[in-house]
Amino acid sequence: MPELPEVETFKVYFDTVALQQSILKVEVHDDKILRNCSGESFADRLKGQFFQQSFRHGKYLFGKLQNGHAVLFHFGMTGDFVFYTDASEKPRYERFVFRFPTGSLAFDCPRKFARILYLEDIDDFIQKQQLGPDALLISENEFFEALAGKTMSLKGFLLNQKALAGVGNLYADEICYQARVHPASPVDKISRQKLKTIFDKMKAILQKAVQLKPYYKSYPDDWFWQWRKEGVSGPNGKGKVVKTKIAARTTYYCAQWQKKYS
DNA sequence: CGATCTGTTAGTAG
DNA sequence: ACTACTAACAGATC
Repeated sequence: MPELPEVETFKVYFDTVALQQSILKVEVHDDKILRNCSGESFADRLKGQFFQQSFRHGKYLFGKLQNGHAVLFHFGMTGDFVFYTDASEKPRYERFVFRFPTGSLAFDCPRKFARILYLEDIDDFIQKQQLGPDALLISENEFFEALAGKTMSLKGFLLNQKALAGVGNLYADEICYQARVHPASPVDKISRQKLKTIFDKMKAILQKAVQLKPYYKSYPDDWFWQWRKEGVSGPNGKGKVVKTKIAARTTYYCAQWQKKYS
């Protein structure tokens, strides 16, 4: 699930249930997703602290602690927050849980692709990671700067977190569809005007998704989302939906509708 | 049983 | 340096 809009939704959830709350205890059931410390030291360092603020950058969420350090949450493919007050509500794949006076915030993650890091400095991490500008905040100028000199496919570009942080596989397909560009088009072959359309669509899609809270059923009917199935007849007779692999990811598009630049 | 999956990274090759 | 491709990570689901 977690692309930028989903992570933004997690942030709102996290802020509601976790900020300014004393961390009474952290219980770690599986420390595989803790990438730079053991479960024991993670629990030790957090005990007695509280989260003061949170920040999102792309698909990363940072919980800033009162001591200036931070916990980084990256949700991988299946990470999720679940807050509960009754033990019976404990999620099935709770990898660790924060105990607060008001209840428990679990990190639920069936596949363990999520990564949780204890950071002493958030900016250091972003720099080391070479994360590009957040896709929701990036300006048009920065967008064109990120494109400069690149020859990769449009899809590869949108997914490249070092160029642009936050867009994942589903939203990348949605952007290509709405901008009417074939996802395999090399970015240097796409007209400047079309790139501007791509930028505008990206913004509109992400903003709308954040506003709706990612909950698939509530997305607009004219979005591509529901047609990500091979061979079906695309929206409003836009031709068959093609499934292929671009930038190493499963990609769906409407060949008739989306122009291939080359 | 085999294929697939909303993410990232390391390695390899051109 | 840039780009493209692969495998690996882990487990549920179809």
